[in-house]
Amino acid sequence: MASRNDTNAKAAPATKRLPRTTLSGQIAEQIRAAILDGTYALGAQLNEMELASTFGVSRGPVREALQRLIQEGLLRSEPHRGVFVPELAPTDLIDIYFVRRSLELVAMRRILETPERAEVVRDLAGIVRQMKAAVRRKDWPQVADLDMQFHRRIVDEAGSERLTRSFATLQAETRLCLQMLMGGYRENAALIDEHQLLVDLIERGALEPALAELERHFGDPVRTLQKANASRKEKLGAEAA
Amino acid sequence: MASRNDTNAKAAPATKRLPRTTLSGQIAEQIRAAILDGTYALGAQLNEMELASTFGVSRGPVREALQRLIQEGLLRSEPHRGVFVPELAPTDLIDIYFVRRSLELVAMRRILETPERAEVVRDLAGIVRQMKAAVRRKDWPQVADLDMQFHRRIVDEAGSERLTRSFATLQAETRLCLQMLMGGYRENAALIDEHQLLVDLIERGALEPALAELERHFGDPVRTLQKANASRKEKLGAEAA
DNA sequence: TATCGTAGGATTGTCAACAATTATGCGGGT
DNA sequence: ACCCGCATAATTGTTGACAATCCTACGATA
Repeated sequence: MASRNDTNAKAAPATKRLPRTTLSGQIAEQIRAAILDGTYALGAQLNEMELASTFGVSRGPVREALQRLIQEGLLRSEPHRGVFVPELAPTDLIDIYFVRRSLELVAMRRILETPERAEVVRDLAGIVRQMKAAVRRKDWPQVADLDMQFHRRIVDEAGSERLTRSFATLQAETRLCLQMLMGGYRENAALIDEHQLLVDLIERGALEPALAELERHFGDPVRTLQKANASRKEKLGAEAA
Repeated sequence: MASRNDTNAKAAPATKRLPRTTLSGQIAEQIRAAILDGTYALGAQLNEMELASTFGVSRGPVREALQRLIQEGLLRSEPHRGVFVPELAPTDLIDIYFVRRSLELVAMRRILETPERAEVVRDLAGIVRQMKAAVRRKDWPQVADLDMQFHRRIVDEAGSERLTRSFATLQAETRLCLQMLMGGYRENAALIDEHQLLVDLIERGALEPALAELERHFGDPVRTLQKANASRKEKLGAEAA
Protein backbone atom coordinates (compact mmCIF):
# COMPACT_ATOMS: atom_id res chain seq x y z
CA MET A 1 0.00 0.00 0.00
CA ALA A 2 0.97 3.65 -0.44
CA SER A 3 3.35 3.24 -3.32
CA ARG A 4 2.43 6.64 -4.69
CA ASN A 5 5.35 8.47 -3.17
CA ASP A 6 8.96 7.58 -2.84
CA THR A 7 11.06 8.44 0.12
CA ASN A 8 10.75 12.18 -0.12
CA ALA A 9 9.61 12.96 -3.65
CA LYS A 10 6.57 15.05 -2.88
CA ALA A 11 6.09 16.43 -6.39
CA ALA A 12 3.80 13.67 -7.60
CA PRO A 13 1.83 14.41 -10.79
CA ALA A 14 -1.41 13.31 -9.13
CA THR A 15 -1.08 16.22 -6.76
CA LYS A 16 -1.04 18.62 -9.66
CA ARG A 17 -4.05 17.30 -11.47
CA LEU A 18 -6.52 18.75 -9.00
CA PRO A 19 -4.99 21.85 -7.46
CA ARG A 20 -7.84 22.23 -5.00
CA THR A 21 -6.74 19.19 -3.07
CA THR A 22 -5.13 18.94 0.30
CA LEU A 23 -2.49 16.46 1.29
CA SER A 24 -4.45 15.77 4.44
CA GLY A 25 -7.49 14.89 2.40
CA GLN A 26 -5.59 12.41 0.28
CA ILE A 27 -4.05 10.81 3.34
CA ALA A 28 -7.46 10.59 4.96
CA GLU A 29 -8.86 8.88 1.90
CA GLN A 30 -6.03 6.37 1.79
CA ILE A 31 -6.26 5.55 5.48
CA ARG A 32 -10.03 5.24 5.25
CA ALA A 33 -9.70 2.82 2.38
CA ALA A 34 -7.11 0.84 4.31
CA ILE A 35 -9.39 0.63 7.33
CA LEU A 36 -12.35 -0.49 5.27
CA ASP A 37 -10.21 -2.96 3.38
CA GLY A 38 -9.44 -4.62 6.66
CA THR A 39 -5.76 -3.75 6.48
CA TYR A 40 -5.88 -2.59 10.07
CA ALA A 41 -7.38 -5.17 12.35
CA LEU A 42 -9.86 -4.69 15.14
CA GLY A 43 -8.45 -2.68 18.01
CA ALA A 44 -5.17 -2.01 16.26
CA GLN A 45 -3.29 1.16 17.08
CA LEU A 46 -2.31 3.49 14.27
CA ASN A 47 1.13 4.87 14.85
CA GLU A 48 1.43 8.41 13.53
CA MET A 49 5.12 8.24 12.76
CA GLU A 50 4.73 4.93 11.01
CA LEU A 51 1.90 6.24 8.86
CA ALA A 52 3.88 9.36 8.10
CA SER A 53 6.86 7.41 6.82
CA THR A 54 4.54 5.07 4.94
CA PHE A 55 2.99 7.93 3.02
CA GLY A 56 6.23 9.81 2.73
CA VAL A 57 4.95 12.88 4.53
CA SER A 58 5.29 14.44 7.93
CA ARG A 59 3.13 13.83 10.95
CA GLY A 60 1.09 16.98 10.48
CA PRO A 61 -1.10 15.88 7.59
CA VAL A 62 -1.36 12.40 9.06
CA ARG A 63 -2.61 13.87 12.29
CA GLU A 64 -5.26 15.90 10.52
CA ALA A 65 -6.34 12.93 8.47
CA LEU A 66 -6.67 10.82 11.59
CA GLN A 67 -8.76 13.44 13.30
CA ARG A 68 -11.06 13.60 10.31
CA LEU A 69 -11.57 9.87 10.46
CA ILE A 70 -12.13 10.07 14.20
CA GLN A 71 -14.97 12.47 13.63
CA GLU A 72 -16.36 10.09 11.04
CA GLY A 73 -16.45 7.35 13.63
CA LEU A 74 -13.95 5.14 11.85
CA LEU A 75 -11.30 5.64 14.52
CA ARG A 76 -11.29 6.19 18.24
CA SER A 77 -8.85 8.52 19.99
CA GLU A 78 -7.61 8.05 23.52
CA PRO A 79 -5.77 11.22 24.55
CA HIS A 80 -2.06 10.75 25.10
CA ARG A 81 -2.42 7.12 24.10
CA GLY A 82 -3.13 6.95 20.43
CA VAL A 83 -5.83 6.28 17.89
CA PHE A 84 -7.30 2.83 17.51
CA VAL A 85 -9.62 1.00 15.19
CA PRO A 86 -12.76 0.75 17.32
CA GLU A 87 -13.80 -2.63 18.58
CA LEU A 88 -17.36 -2.68 17.40
CA ALA A 89 -19.79 -4.92 19.20
CA PRO A 90 -22.91 -6.44 17.67
CA THR A 91 -24.90 -3.78 19.48
CA ASP A 92 -23.03 -1.20 17.43
CA LEU A 93 -24.11 -2.79 14.19
CA ILE A 94 -27.67 -2.83 15.41
CA ASP A 95 -27.37 0.81 16.37
CA ILE A 96 -25.88 1.73 13.02
CA TYR A 97 -28.62 -0.06 11.15
CA PHE A 98 -31.25 1.55 13.33
CA VAL A 99 -30.16 5.02 12.27
CA ARG A 100 -29.43 3.99 8.70
CA ARG A 101 -32.89 2.55 8.33
CA SER A 102 -34.40 5.74 9.67
CA LEU A 103 -32.49 7.91 7.25
CA GLU A 104 -33.22 5.74 4.25
CA LEU A 105 -36.90 5.55 5.08
CA VAL A 106 -37.04 9.31 5.18
CA ALA A 107 -35.25 9.53 1.87
CA MET A 108 -37.54 6.96 0.31
CA ARG A 109 -40.62 8.80 1.47
CA ARG A 110 -39.36 12.01 -0.04
CA ILE A 111 -38.46 10.36 -3.32
CA LEU A 112 -41.91 8.85 -3.70
CA GLU A 113 -43.44 12.25 -3.07
CA THR A 114 -41.83 13.77 -6.13
CA PRO A 115 -43.29 13.16 -9.56
CA GLU A 116 -39.95 12.99 -11.38
CA ARG A 117 -38.44 9.63 -10.57
CA ALA A 118 -37.37 8.38 -14.00
CA GLU A 119 -33.72 9.28 -13.56
CA VAL A 120 -33.34 7.60 -10.19
CA VAL A 121 -35.12 4.51 -11.36
CA ARG A 122 -32.83 4.31 -14.37
CA ASP A 123 -29.69 4.70 -12.24
CA LEU A 124 -30.84 2.21 -9.64
CA ALA A 125 -31.78 -0.30 -12.31
CA GLY A 126 -28.33 0.08 -13.81
CA ILE A 127 -26.71 -0.59 -10.45
CA VAL A 128 -28.83 -3.69 -9.97
CA ARG A 129 -27.82 -4.86 -13.44
CA GLN A 130 -24.14 -4.48 -12.61
CA MET A 131 -24.80 -6.20 -9.32
CA LYS A 132 -26.31 -9.16 -11.10
CA ALA A 133 -23.23 -9.48 -13.26
CA ALA A 134 -20.94 -9.20 -10.26
CA VAL A 135 -22.83 -11.91 -8.44
CA ARG A 136 -22.44 -14.14 -11.48
CA ARG A 137 -18.69 -13.53 -11.34
CA LYS A 138 -18.78 -14.12 -7.58
CA ASP A 139 -16.98 -10.80 -7.20
CA TRP A 140 -18.22 -10.14 -3.69
CA PRO A 141 -16.22 -6.97 -2.99
CA GLN A 142 -17.76 -5.49 -6.11
CA VAL A 143 -21.20 -6.61 -4.99
CA ALA A 144 -20.65 -4.92 -1.65
CA ASP A 145 -19.55 -1.75 -3.41
CA LEU A 146 -22.59 -1.74 -5.66
CA ASP A 147 -24.83 -2.31 -2.67
CA MET A 148 -23.30 0.79 -1.11
CA GLN A 149 -23.84 2.75 -4.32
CA PHE A 150 -27.45 1.66 -4.51
CA HIS A 151 -28.36 2.89 -1.08
CA ARG A 152 -26.33 6.04 -1.39
CA ARG A 153 -28.09 6.83 -4.64
CA ILE A 154 -31.42 6.60 -2.87
CA VAL A 155 -30.35 8.92 -0.09
CA ASP A 156 -28.74 11.38 -2.47
CA GLU A 157 -31.95 11.61 -4.46
CA ALA A 158 -33.66 13.08 -1.44
CA GLY A 159 -31.63 16.19 -2.16
CA SER A 160 -30.76 16.91 1.43
CA GLU A 161 -27.17 17.88 2.04
CA ARG A 162 -27.31 16.96 5.73
CA LEU A 163 -29.05 13.70 5.12
CA THR A 164 -26.37 12.76 2.62
CA ARG A 165 -23.61 13.75 5.00
CA SER A 166 -24.99 11.83 7.96
CA PHE A 167 -25.65 8.82 5.81
CA ALA A 168 -22.11 8.82 4.45
CA THR A 169 -20.59 8.36 7.88
CA LEU A 170 -23.15 5.73 8.77
CA GLN A 171 -22.37 3.86 5.60
CA ALA A 172 -18.65 3.92 6.29
CA GLU A 173 -19.30 2.59 9.76
CA THR A 174 -21.52 -0.08 8.30
CA ARG A 175 -18.75 -1.26 6.06
CA LEU A 176 -16.28 -1.27 8.93
CA CYS A 177 -18.69 -3.16 11.12
CA LEU A 178 -19.38 -5.81 8.52
CA GLN A 179 -15.68 -6.15 7.92
CA MET A 180 -15.00 -6.59 11.62
CA LEU A 181 -17.88 -8.80 12.60
CA MET A 182 -18.39 -10.97 9.57
CA GLY A 183 -15.05 -10.80 7.84
CA GLY A 184 -16.37 -9.10 4.76
CA TYR A 185 -19.52 -9.30 2.77
CA ARG A 186 -22.01 -12.07 3.06
CA GLU A 187 -23.22 -14.01 0.06
CA ASN A 188 -26.88 -13.22 0.20
CA ALA A 189 -28.80 -14.90 -2.58
CA ALA A 190 -31.91 -12.80 -2.05
CA LEU A 191 -29.96 -9.56 -2.37
CA ILE A 192 -30.57 -9.04 -6.07
CA ASP A 193 -34.28 -9.75 -5.84
CA GLU A 194 -34.69 -7.38 -2.92
CA HIS A 195 -33.00 -4.53 -4.73
CA GLN A 196 -34.90 -5.19 -7.92
CA LEU A 197 -38.15 -5.18 -6.01
CA LEU A 198 -37.25 -1.86 -4.44
CA VAL A 199 -36.58 -0.37 -7.87
CA ASP A 200 -39.93 -1.63 -9.15
CA LEU A 201 -41.79 -0.24 -6.17
CA ILE A 202 -40.12 3.13 -6.60
CA GLU A 203 -40.98 3.19 -10.29
CA ARG A 204 -44.61 2.37 -9.57
CA GLY A 205 -44.74 4.99 -6.86
CA ALA A 206 -45.94 2.54 -4.25
CA LEU A 207 -45.05 4.38 -1.06
CA GLU A 208 -46.13 2.03 1.69
CA PRO A 209 -44.92 -1.18 0.02
CA ALA A 210 -41.57 0.44 -0.71
CA LEU A 211 -41.16 1.50 2.91
CA ALA A 212 -42.16 -1.94 4.12
CA GLU A 213 -39.75 -3.65 1.76
CA LEU A 214 -36.96 -1.32 2.81
CA GLU A 215 -37.61 -2.17 6.45
CA ARG A 216 -37.54 -5.84 5.62
CA HIS A 217 -34.32 -5.32 3.71
CA PHE A 218 -32.74 -3.83 6.80
CA GLY A 219 -34.11 -6.36 9.21
CA ASP A 220 -32.23 -9.07 7.42
CA PRO A 221 -28.61 -8.05 8.07
CA VAL A 222 -29.31 -7.68 11.75
CA ARG A 223 -30.73 -11.17 11.91
CA THR A 224 -27.82 -12.47 9.88
CA LEU A 225 -25.44 -10.92 12.33
CA GLN A 226 -27.25 -12.33 15.31
CA LYS A 227 -26.87 -15.76 13.82
CA ALA A 228 -23.19 -15.15 13.12
CA ASN A 229 -22.82 -13.73 16.59
CA ALA A 230 -24.13 -16.92 18.18
CA SER A 231 -21.12 -18.84 16.92
CA ARG A 232 -18.58 -16.55 18.53
CA LYS A 233 -20.23 -15.17 21.62
CA GLU A 234 -17.69 -16.99 23.77
CA LYS A 235 -15.04 -14.59 22.51
CA LEU A 236 -17.11 -11.58 23.45
CA GLY A 237 -17.54 -12.42 27.12
CA ALA A 238 -13.83 -11.97 27.82
CA GLU A 239 -13.80 -8.19 27.47
CA ALA A 240 -16.78 -7.15 29.57
CA ALA A 241 -14.71 -4.70 31.62
CA MET B 1 -13.05 36.80 24.84
CA ALA B 2 -10.44 34.23 25.72
CA SER B 3 -9.14 35.83 28.86
CA ARG B 4 -8.26 32.47 30.32
CA ASN B 5 -4.64 32.56 29.33
CA ASP B 6 -2.09 35.29 29.52
CA THR B 7 0.58 35.85 26.95
CA ASN B 8 2.37 32.56 27.37
CA ALA B 9 1.28 31.14 30.73
CA LYS B 10 0.10 27.75 29.61
CA ALA B 11 -0.08 26.20 33.09
CA ALA B 12 -3.64 27.27 33.72
CA PRO B 13 -5.39 25.49 36.60
CA ALA B 14 -8.32 24.58 34.38
CA THR B 15 -5.99 22.49 32.26
CA LYS B 16 -4.97 20.46 35.27
CA ARG B 17 -8.44 19.77 36.57
CA LEU B 18 -9.25 17.23 33.90
CA PRO B 19 -6.08 15.49 32.80
CA ARG B 20 -7.87 13.60 30.04
CA THR B 21 -8.35 16.74 28.07
CA THR B 22 -6.68 17.90 24.91
CA LEU B 23 -5.72 21.44 24.16
CA SER B 24 -7.30 21.08 20.73
CA GLY B 25 -10.57 20.04 22.33
CA GLN B 26 -10.66 23.07 24.57
CA ILE B 27 -9.86 25.38 21.68
CA ALA B 28 -12.57 23.75 19.60
CA GLU B 29 -15.09 24.26 22.37
CA GLN B 30 -14.15 27.90 22.75
CA ILE B 31 -14.30 28.61 19.04
CA ARG B 32 -17.60 26.78 18.72
CA ALA B 33 -19.06 28.86 21.52
CA ALA B 34 -17.77 32.01 19.86
CA ILE B 35 -19.34 31.05 16.56
CA LEU B 36 -22.68 30.25 18.14
CA ASP B 37 -22.57 33.42 20.20
CA GLY B 38 -22.41 35.34 16.98
CA THR B 39 -18.93 36.66 17.71
CA TYR B 40 -17.87 35.78 14.21
CA ALA B 41 -20.23 37.17 11.63
CA LEU B 42 -21.61 35.52 8.54
CA GLY B 43 -18.93 34.77 5.99
CA ALA B 44 -16.13 35.95 8.22
CA GLN B 45 -12.72 34.36 7.81
CA LEU B 46 -11.01 32.87 10.83
CA ASN B 47 -7.33 33.63 10.77
CA GLU B 48 -5.29 30.82 12.26
CA MET B 49 -2.43 32.95 13.52
CA GLU B 50 -4.83 35.41 15.05
CA LEU B 51 -6.73 32.69 16.86
CA ALA B 52 -3.48 31.13 18.01
CA SER B 53 -2.26 34.33 19.60
CA THR B 54 -5.71 34.94 21.04
CA PHE B 55 -5.68 31.63 22.87
CA GLY B 56 -2.00 31.81 23.65
CA VAL B 57 -1.12 28.61 21.83
CA SER B 58 0.49 27.67 18.56
CA ARG B 59 -1.21 27.12 15.25
CA GLY B 60 -1.26 23.34 15.55
CA PRO B 61 -4.05 22.93 18.08
CA VAL B 62 -5.98 25.76 16.47
CA ARG B 63 -5.76 23.98 13.16
CA GLU B 64 -7.06 20.75 14.62
CA ALA B 65 -9.87 22.54 16.39
CA LEU B 66 -10.88 24.25 13.17
CA GLN B 67 -10.93 20.99 11.30
CA ARG B 68 -13.13 19.45 13.94
CA LEU B 69 -15.60 22.29 13.56
CA ILE B 70 -15.42 21.96 9.79
CA GLN B 71 -16.52 18.35 10.07
CA GLU B 72 -19.32 19.47 12.35
CA GLY B 73 -20.56 21.80 9.66
CA LEU B 74 -19.97 24.95 11.65
CA LEU B 75 -17.16 26.11 9.41
CA ARG B 76 -16.32 25.81 5.75
CA SER B 77 -12.79 25.30 4.47
CA GLU B 78 -11.51 26.52 1.14
CA PRO B 79 -8.09 24.98 0.53
CA HIS B 80 -5.23 27.46 0.49
CA ARG B 81 -7.70 30.22 1.24
CA GLY B 82 -8.89 29.79 4.76
CA VAL B 83 -11.85 28.75 6.87
CA PHE B 84 -15.02 30.79 6.88
CA VAL B 85 -18.26 30.91 8.77
CA PRO B 86 -20.66 29.46 6.22
CA GLU B 87 -23.25 31.73 4.67
CA LEU B 88 -26.37 29.75 5.32
CA ALA B 89 -29.36 30.32 3.12
CA PRO B 90 -32.97 29.78 4.14
CA THR B 91 -32.87 26.53 2.19
CA ASP B 92 -30.19 25.35 4.58
CA LEU B 93 -32.41 25.95 7.57
CA ILE B 94 -35.19 24.05 5.87
CA ASP B 95 -32.80 21.23 5.11
CA ILE B 96 -31.52 21.15 8.69
CA TYR B 97 -35.02 21.04 10.08
CA PHE B 98 -35.97 18.33 7.63
CA VAL B 99 -33.29 16.02 8.98
CA ARG B 100 -33.75 17.12 12.57
CA ARG B 101 -37.44 16.38 12.39
CA SER B 102 -36.71 12.94 11.01
CA LEU B 103 -34.26 12.11 13.75
CA GLU B 104 -36.49 13.38 16.52
CA LEU B 105 -39.48 11.52 15.19
CA VAL B 106 -37.49 8.32 15.24
CA ALA B 107 -36.34 9.01 18.78
CA MET B 108 -39.85 9.80 19.89
CA ARG B 109 -41.19 6.61 18.40
CA ARG B 110 -38.57 4.58 20.19
CA ILE B 111 -39.21 6.32 23.49
CA LEU B 112 -42.92 5.63 23.35
CA GLU B 113 -42.19 1.98 22.66
CA THR B 114 -40.41 1.50 25.97
CA PRO B 115 -42.43 1.05 29.16
CA GLU B 116 -40.04 2.99 31.40
CA ARG B 117 -40.56 6.65 30.68
CA ALA B 118 -40.86 8.13 34.17
CA GLU B 119 -37.30 9.44 34.25
CA VAL B 120 -37.49 11.18 30.87
CA VAL B 121 -40.83 12.70 31.67
CA ARG B 122 -39.47 14.02 34.94
CA ASP B 123 -36.40 15.53 33.28
CA LEU B 124 -38.39 17.07 30.46
CA ALA B 125 -40.93 18.50 32.86
CA GLY B 126 -38.07 20.05 34.82
CA ILE B 127 -36.69 21.65 31.70
CA VAL B 128 -40.10 23.05 30.80
CA ARG B 129 -40.39 24.44 34.32
CA GLN B 130 -37.06 26.22 34.00
CA MET B 131 -38.13 27.41 30.59
CA LYS B 132 -41.24 28.96 32.01
CA ALA B 133 -39.19 30.86 34.55
CA ALA B 134 -36.76 32.00 31.90
CA VAL B 135 -39.59 33.27 29.74
CA ARG B 136 -40.93 35.22 32.72
CA ARG B 137 -37.50 36.80 33.11
CA LYS B 138 -37.40 37.40 29.34
CA ASP B 139 -34.02 35.69 29.33
CA TRP B 140 -34.19 34.58 25.70
CA PRO B 141 -30.69 33.12 25.43
CA GLN B 142 -31.55 30.91 28.38
CA VAL B 143 -34.82 29.94 26.75
CA ALA B 144 -32.98 28.98 23.60
CA ASP B 145 -30.54 26.90 25.62
CA LEU B 146 -33.32 25.10 27.44
CA ASP B 147 -35.06 24.46 24.16
CA MET B 148 -31.89 22.79 22.94
CA GLN B 149 -31.65 20.74 26.13
CA PHE B 150 -35.24 19.62 25.79
CA HIS B 151 -34.84 18.21 22.33
CA ARG B 152 -31.44 16.74 23.04
CA ARG B 153 -32.88 14.98 26.06
CA ILE B 154 -35.49 13.37 23.85
CA VAL B 155 -32.95 12.17 21.34
CA ASP B 156 -30.58 10.92 24.02
CA GLU B 157 -33.34 8.87 25.56
CA ALA B 158 -33.51 6.81 22.40
CA GLY B 159 -30.22 5.33 23.54
CA SER B 160 -28.60 5.37 20.12
CA GLU B 161 -25.04 6.61 20.04
CA ARG B 162 -25.17 7.43 16.32
CA LEU B 163 -28.50 9.15 16.57
CA THR B 164 -27.16 11.32 19.36
CA ARG B 165 -24.03 12.12 17.40
CA SER B 166 -25.83 13.06 14.22
CA PHE B 167 -28.35 15.11 16.13
CA ALA B 168 -25.65 17.03 17.95
CA THR B 169 -24.18 18.40 14.75
CA LEU B 170 -27.63 19.20 13.41
CA GLN B 171 -28.46 21.05 16.58
CA ALA B 172 -25.29 23.10 16.40
CA GLU B 173 -26.09 23.98 12.83
CA THR B 174 -29.60 24.89 13.86
CA ARG B 175 -28.28 27.33 16.39
CA LEU B 176 -25.86 28.82 13.91
CA CYS B 177 -28.59 29.15 11.32
CA LEU B 178 -31.01 30.84 13.68
CA GLN B 179 -28.24 33.17 14.76
CA MET B 180 -27.43 34.06 11.18
CA LEU B 181 -30.89 34.31 9.71
CA MET B 182 -32.94 35.71 12.51
CA GLY B 183 -30.38 37.37 14.70
CA GLY B 184 -30.95 35.10 17.64
CA TYR B 185 -33.92 33.43 19.17
CA ARG B 186 -37.46 34.33 18.42
CA GLU B 187 -39.93 35.13 21.15
CA ASN B 188 -42.47 32.46 20.56
CA ALA B 189 -45.33 32.67 22.99
CA ALA B 190 -46.64 29.20 22.17
CA LEU B 191 -43.29 27.59 22.88
CA ILE B 192 -44.00 26.67 26.47
CA ASP B 193 -47.38 25.19 25.72
CA GLU B 194 -46.00 23.11 22.88
CA HIS B 195 -43.28 21.61 25.00
CA GLN B 196 -45.62 21.00 27.89
CA LEU B 197 -48.02 19.25 25.56
CA LEU B 198 -45.21 17.04 24.27
CA VAL B 199 -44.30 16.05 27.82
CA ASP B 200 -47.89 15.18 28.60
CA LEU B 201 -48.24 13.09 25.46
CA ILE B 202 -45.05 11.22 26.25
CA GLU B 203 -46.21 10.55 29.77
CA ARG B 204 -49.55 9.22 28.56
CA GLY B 205 -47.82 7.08 25.96
CA ALA B 206 -49.81 8.55 23.11
CA LEU B 207 -47.63 7.66 20.15
CA GLU B 208 -49.46 9.12 17.17
CA PRO B 209 -50.50 12.38 18.85
CA ALA B 210 -46.94 12.88 20.08
CA LEU B 211 -45.52 12.39 16.60
CA ALA B 212 -48.11 14.73 15.13
CA GLU B 213 -47.41 17.38 17.71
CA LEU B 214 -43.69 17.08 17.14
CA GLU B 215 -44.21 17.56 13.42
CA ARG B 216 -46.33 20.59 14.10
CA HIS B 217 -43.66 21.89 16.44
CA PHE B 218 -41.11 21.67 13.67
CA GLY B 219 -43.33 23.09 11.00
CA ASP B 220 -43.55 26.33 12.89
CA PRO B 221 -39.94 27.52 12.76
CA VAL B 222 -39.80 26.91 9.06
CA ARG B 223 -42.88 29.00 8.52
CA THR B 224 -41.50 31.66 10.80
CA LEU B 225 -38.37 31.77 8.75
CA GLN B 226 -40.25 31.95 5.49
CA LYS B 227 -42.04 34.98 6.80
CA ALA B 228 -38.75 36.50 7.90
CA ASN B 229 -37.30 35.52 4.56
CA ALA B 230 -39.96 37.45 2.68
CA SER B 231 -38.52 40.71 3.95
CA ARG B 232 -35.01 40.04 2.64
CA LYS B 233 -35.40 37.87 -0.39
CA GLU B 234 -33.97 40.59 -2.61
CA LYS B 235 -30.54 39.97 -1.09
CA LEU B 236 -30.63 36.28 -1.91
CA GLY B 237 -31.03 36.57 -5.67
CA ALA B 238 -27.50 37.85 -6.11
CA GLU B 239 -25.69 34.59 -5.39
CA ALA B 240 -27.57 32.09 -7.52
CA ALA B 241 -24.42 30.82 -9.24
C1' DT C 1 -8.48 55.19 -20.49
C1' DA C 2 -8.99 50.26 -20.01
C1' DT C 3 -6.78 45.87 -19.70
C1' DC C 4 -3.16 42.57 -19.08
C1' DG C 5 1.07 41.08 -16.83
C1' DT C 6 3.79 41.16 -12.82
C1' DA C 7 5.55 42.06 -8.19
C1' DG C 8 4.36 42.29 -3.43
C1' DG C 9 2.15 40.83 0.80
C1' DA C 10 -0.41 37.77 3.44
C1' DT C 11 -2.21 33.39 4.68
C1' DT C 12 -2.35 28.58 4.65
C1' DG C 13 0.05 23.97 4.16
C1' DT C 14 3.94 21.37 5.62
C1' DC C 15 7.98 20.04 8.04
C1' DA C 16 11.38 18.70 11.71
C1' DA C 17 12.44 19.18 16.58
C1' DC C 18 11.08 19.77 21.59
C1' DA C 19 8.25 18.76 25.67
C1' DA C 20 4.73 16.26 28.25
C1' DT C 21 2.39 12.19 29.33
C1' DT C 22 1.71 7.33 29.52
C1' DA C 23 2.95 2.47 29.62
C1' DT C 24 6.42 -1.00 30.64
C1' DG C 25 10.17 -3.44 32.92
C1' DC C 26 13.26 -3.88 36.72
C1' DG C 27 14.75 -3.78 41.50
C1' DG C 28 13.88 -3.62 46.31
C1' DG C 29 11.03 -4.35 50.19
C1' DT C 30 7.59 -6.87 52.84
C1' DA D 1 6.49 -15.23 46.26
C1' DC D 2 3.91 -10.96 45.75
C1' DC D 3 3.43 -5.99 45.64
C1' DC D 4 5.01 -1.24 45.38
C1' DG D 5 7.97 2.49 43.60
C1' DC D 6 11.14 4.22 40.19
C1' DA D 7 13.62 4.69 35.92
C1' DT D 8 13.45 3.95 31.10
C1' DA D 9 11.36 3.90 26.50
C1' DA D 10 7.95 4.94 23.27
C1' DT D 11 4.28 7.67 21.61
C1' DT D 12 1.52 11.61 21.42
C1' DG D 13 0.91 16.76 22.01
C1' DT D 14 2.89 21.05 20.93
C1' DT D 15 5.94 24.43 19.00
C1' DG D 16 8.32 27.52 15.74
C1' DA D 17 10.12 27.99 11.21
C1' DC D 18 10.03 27.06 6.08
C1' DA D 19 7.70 26.64 1.59
C1' DA D 20 3.81 26.81 -1.60
C1' DT D 21 -0.28 29.09 -2.93
C1' DC D 22 -3.54 32.77 -3.51
C1' DC D 23 -5.30 37.58 -3.51
C1' DT D 24 -4.27 42.48 -4.28
C1' DA D 25 -2.25 46.44 -6.14
C1' DC D 26 0.73 48.70 -9.22
C1' DG D 27 2.58 49.78 -13.72
C1' DA D 28 3.26 49.12 -18.68
C1' DT D 29 1.06 48.81 -23.05
C1' DA D 30 -2.53 48.96 -26.69
